[in-house]
Amino acid sequence: MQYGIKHNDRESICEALRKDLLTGKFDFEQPIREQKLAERFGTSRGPVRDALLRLTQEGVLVYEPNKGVRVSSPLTDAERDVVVSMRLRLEKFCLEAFIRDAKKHHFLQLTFLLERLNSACERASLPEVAECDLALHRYWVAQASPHLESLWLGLSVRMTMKYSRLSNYRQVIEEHNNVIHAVMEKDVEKALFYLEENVI
Amino acid sequence: MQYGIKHNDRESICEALRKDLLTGKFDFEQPIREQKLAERFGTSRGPVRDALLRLTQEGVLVYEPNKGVRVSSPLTDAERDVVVSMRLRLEKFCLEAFIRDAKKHHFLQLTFLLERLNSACERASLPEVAECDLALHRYWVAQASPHLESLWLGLSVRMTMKYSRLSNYRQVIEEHNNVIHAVMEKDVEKALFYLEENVI
DNA sequence: TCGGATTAAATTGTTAACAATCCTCATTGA
DNA sequence: TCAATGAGGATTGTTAACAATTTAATCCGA
Repeated sequence: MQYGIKHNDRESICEALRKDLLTGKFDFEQPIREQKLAERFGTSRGPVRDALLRLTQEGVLVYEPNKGVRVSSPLTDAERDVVVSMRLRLEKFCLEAFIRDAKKHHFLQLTFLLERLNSACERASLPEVAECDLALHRYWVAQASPHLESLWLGLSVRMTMKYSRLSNYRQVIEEHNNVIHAVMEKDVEKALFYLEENVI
Repeated sequence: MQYGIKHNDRESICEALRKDLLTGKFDFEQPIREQKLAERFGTSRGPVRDALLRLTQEGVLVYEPNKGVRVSSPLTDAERDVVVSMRLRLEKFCLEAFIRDAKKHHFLQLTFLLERLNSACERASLPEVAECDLALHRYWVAQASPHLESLWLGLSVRMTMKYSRLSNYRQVIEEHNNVIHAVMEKDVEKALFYLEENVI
């Protein structure tokens, strides 16, 4: 099951917008207009509305009845701390389960995703790095607990949004290498340790 | 700002469906048909689709492209533990902030919501008890951190869905009374203690 | 000049029709 | 008998037009 497949319009619009929001292409509080996006994506307003509604539920956008959506203001430091610790709680649970149950092809997919992250870092493309980073984490979450995937996504997007350390590419690669090598060795203890270092 | 106001169709449909799902009016895995709901609520499929999309993002429903949504299967015990601890982390943060900043009219609203929960328990109406219970918790979350409200909602709905201890009405009242009295006395320590007892 | 009412434009909310996809089930042919 | 096929119905996906609401601009009178 390949990653990044776009099932339909609302899915692809949602992912494109999320990437834009994650990499700061919109200002905080900036209102989002449906018609404009519809033209940009070459669809009608319907799928755009779907995507906006979903991003609203993820907390990236804020909705006001009859006024549409705007980019939500950044989290306070205290709020961010809470979100980070929640994400860690969730992702540790998933990574542990992933290590326990993973088969060979799962590890293969992991190395593929790591390689993709690597090359994104080399190209120094911030949007791609952000996307590959999330895709990597998302993989073990989705494998371990599809139930909780959308919950994880909301947490991750919100905490990534504020300030992304992602600009330090060398460190990004280093941290993920550590985690994944530990995973390969099925060393739960070490994997969780490096994950914590990476996520905070 | 009164609670329970319905801004528009998709809002009210969403809340009505959430209540149904919370109180087990649909079976797990049961597919949900848009047309049927549209007729039930007297609207077209558009607002229904919006509501379903939102409940999907909350994790209550599962979406498959071109196949619509179905009721998601229940969480495993391990998953539920994770969700519970995440909700506790979030809600403790909010309750602490609420106690710190609350003004007189906030306390007033709190007693009102508690009274509503009380009378719902006396009437022994499970759907209403569930709703009032969530509304109460939701109030301090929304006051303390509007940012994290939708996140909290997703957690709470998912964990309430599996098995609701709500049928023990006497205990429900007792627990909430404890929490709210502690809040009134601005006793953070005690409030968090009773909250933990209540949420688990 | 200022504040308030009025109108016009922009934007969101809803609807019904149409297109695309999936599912069921009868038919066919070996 | 059984699997492959295909027609038809059911369901979701998309679109464009229309309704309702908000926002902006204009006008008017004091």
